[in-house]
This record gives sequence, C-alpha cells and structure tokens, in this order.
Amino acid sequence: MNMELRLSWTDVRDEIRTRILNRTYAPGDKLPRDEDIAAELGCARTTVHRAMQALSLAGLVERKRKGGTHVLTDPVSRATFEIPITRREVELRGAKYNYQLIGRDLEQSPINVMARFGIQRPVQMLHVVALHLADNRPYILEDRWIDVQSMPEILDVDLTKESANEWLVRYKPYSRIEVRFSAINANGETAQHLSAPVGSALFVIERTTWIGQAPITTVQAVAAPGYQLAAHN
Amino acid sequence: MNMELRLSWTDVRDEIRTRILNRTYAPGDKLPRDEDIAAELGCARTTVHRAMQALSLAGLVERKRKGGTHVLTDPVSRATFEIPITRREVELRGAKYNYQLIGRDLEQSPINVMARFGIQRPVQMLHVVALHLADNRPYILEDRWIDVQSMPEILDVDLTKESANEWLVRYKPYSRIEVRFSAINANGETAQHLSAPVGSALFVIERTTWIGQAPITTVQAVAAPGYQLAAHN
DNA sequence: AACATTAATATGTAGCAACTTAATAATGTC
DNA sequence: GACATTATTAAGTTGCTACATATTAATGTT
Repeated sequence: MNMELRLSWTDVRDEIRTRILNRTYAPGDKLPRDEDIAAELGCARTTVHRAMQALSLAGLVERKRKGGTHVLTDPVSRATFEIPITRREVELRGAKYNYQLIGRDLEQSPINVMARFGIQRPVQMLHVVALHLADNRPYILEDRWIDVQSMPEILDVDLTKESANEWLVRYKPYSRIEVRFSAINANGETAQHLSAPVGSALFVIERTTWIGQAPITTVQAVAAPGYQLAAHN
Repeated sequence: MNMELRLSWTDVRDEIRTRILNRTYAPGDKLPRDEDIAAELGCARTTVHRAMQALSLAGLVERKRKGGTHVLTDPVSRATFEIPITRREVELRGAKYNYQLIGRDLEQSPINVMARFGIQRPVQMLHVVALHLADNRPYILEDRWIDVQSMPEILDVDLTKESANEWLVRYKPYSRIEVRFSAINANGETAQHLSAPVGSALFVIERTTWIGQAPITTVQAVAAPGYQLAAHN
C-alpha cells in the first residue's frame, strides 16, 4: 500500500514549531535556510516558505531577506476576534433581537470624534444613539457618528427600523478598522438605558472604520453588565 | 519604456474588494470562477486564489469547492490585537517597569480555573499573584494558575525576580491561546493593589494557553483605571 | 419516486522554475 | 580608516503544471 509521504505546509509549520518549543531552535537562534529545511524534510521550498510565513505571522519567528529567519526572544501574543453585527450576535445566543432608535441628529463632529478619525477640522456628521436588545433586555448601547460627506445616502435611511450598522456593513463595507477596548463606570444616562446600576463596570468597544482614506463611521458600543468578548489564535 | 504590467495578489485583492464595495459584486452574489477572473485581469489562477483567500479570511466572501465564491451578506468585523509581555508593553510607553510578587502557593485548581482549561477533575497548580508597575504606579494585577504537571520546572523558578509570564513565554511558548475581555468593579483587595477607588471600572483580560492538548497557564489580568487595548485589521 | 452511483466542476494544495528585492558582505577608492 | 560601490545571498513573488477534494449535477437502477 502507498503511504502518504507528502508533507503539507501545516505539517512543516508544526514540525518547526515543535523544534522551537523543545528548543532545538532556541530563542534568538538563526534557523537554517528555507531551502535546507526543505531538503531535510523532503519538500519544496515553497512549502517551507508558507510554513514560515505562518510562524512569522503568529509572532514566533522573524524573517529578513538575506538575514534569514530567527526565533524571536519575546514572542507576542497575537489573537483575533470577530465582531459580528449585533443582531447576529444576539441571534447566535438564541435570543430575540430588538432595536430602538434613541436619537438622530446632524451635528458638527466633537473633538473626541475628530481624534478617532485623525482629522483636524470639524465636519458635519450624523449622530445616532441606539439601543440593541436581547430578549427585550438591554444588550448594547451604541453612540455612533457617521460621515455624511462621504456617505450622503445615510440621511435617507429610516433608522427607526434598521440599525445604522446593518445598513453600513451591507452597503458600505469598510476597508480599514480600528478597535479599542476599555471599561467605564455607568453614568446616570447610560445606566438608565442599560437598566444597570449607576457605577457598574461596563465593557466598551470603540470602533472606527474607513473606506480607503475616507472616514465612514465611529461608534462607542457600551455593553450591558456581564458582557464578555472572546478571541483566539 | 517598459511599464509594470504584472499584477500582484494584493492588487487583485484590492480590485475584487473594490468591486464588492461598489456593488459590481453585490452581497449574496456569486463571483466568477477564479480562472475567469484570472483571465480577465491577466494573471495566474494562483494569484486570484491567494487574493480570494485573503478576502475569505477577512470575512468578505465565502468559498466552497464546486460551489464557487459568494459575497457574504453579513460581513463580520475581524481584527487582530497583540499582547506583548507586560514589561515590554510598559517599556514601549516609555515608562520604568517594576514587578512585585504578592503571593505564590501550590493549590488544587478551583472550579473556574478548571472551566477555563476545560478539565473535569482538580489538579495541583501553582497559584501566583503579582503586580506589574509602570513608573512605580500599579499597572496590571495578575492572578495566574500554572499547571505543574506539564511543567514541574516552574516550581524551581524564583518568581520574586522574574514574572511567571516572562519565564513561560521564554521557555514554554504556547501553541493555542484563548482570550476573553470583560469589565469588573474593583473590590476591596483589587482596589488596594491597584491604588484605585473601590468600585471603579477595571478592564480585565483573561488568557488561557495550551501546548498541544496540555494546559499551561491561565491568567486574569486586571488593568489599572484608564487602560485601553487597541486592535486593527 | 426514491435511492445509489457516476460524472463534472470549482476550489484547495503541492511542486518546480524563474525572477525580484532587500540586506549583508566584499571590494575598491579616497 | 571612512566611505561609496559592487557582488552575493536568502527570502519574497509570480506563474505554470498536476493532482486532490468536496460538492453539486446527472444518470442509472429498483
């Protein structure tokens, strides 16, 4: 019978990772050239290359042209998380989703919003405050600013029925996103909207998106108490 | 003069993304086959394939063998963040790093720790509580559990000088990591360690790591007030 | 009609070859 | 010795070919 001898790039990646873990290649060490590893393991250089790319992306090794590949001494934890649209997130938890528009106004962008976009002068923006509910309980309170210059269509959207985010991701997928996490104590208004005690610790997600260089939207999403966000590698 | 006509896979990715953004390929649509796109743009199928992989990873399209490529109707926000070792993080902010060991005990793993590792029966673990300081001000309070079965060496490490995390990333790089974020109100003890008012909202990072199937460590890191974590795509 | 079998098809993966690029090393010049 | 120039090297990139795999569509059998 014919054994499967061919190595996939994931096999190579795992082999190299094992060697790094068991200190065959110790932190700081220079690894053999892709070509030599390929010869040793009996695969193509392309395959080693892909494995190395993965390890480099994972923050385990560092690669430089001509310089070769080195095991990093201080590997960084790198993890990825997903932020689905809130409706999806709620539905995935098996809860009923609802949405309430709280406020909608055309305003000049305040300082903190300008800072998030990295712009110098205030511009006209659509300011939307809305509440997402799971099983009729407050889930996330969002405070959103939308650039009307690069997206005048948003002014005609009926935001009482559909969340601005749903419309945006459907019609204007971003190309760049920046996310910041933090924690705040609930102030009176926030506490009221989220039916949480004043002062309770709330998880905050701040997202800012662009299409190319053009600012699209920035949102501060405050989650109800108990909210957790998971990520993995 | 000879123009640069060759398309790189990033060019192809950008072109396809643009078409998705301007609704040439609308949400839900089926894209042409890789081969046809390659023919149209004048590049190899491999190149289109790589571009598509990137878009698929980014959550913009979905690919199935024989089924073809479809634009997703609800693209998910996917972002990546890095957690360097705390010393690095502090030094990168231009601050002086210090570290204090608060407690170190061999204990049976409690329920919540077992849950994080997904194990059924309690095991002997090293429980370490420590404080990281930036410019002599509390920065992060960590509460860590380390599996001694898969890592007896940790018992001989002098944790008064080096943080357990530093030792771990140096000698035992994980292969799988799970991260959870949340917010808590500072209780008396936590507040005291972090010199924060009781009740203040604190950002919490919970990290659990494995090597293969073997649990390594789980840590609850509570950041001092004002802490922010940034991510990007 | 229901079910199993077979064929067709679009993506997934690996190898090979040729060329590009960035960084280092070697050399030459003043 | 200091500096600029050139050569070398190892990773990066693209294209091509061949084959694997999963899924759908078509066909055959009862």
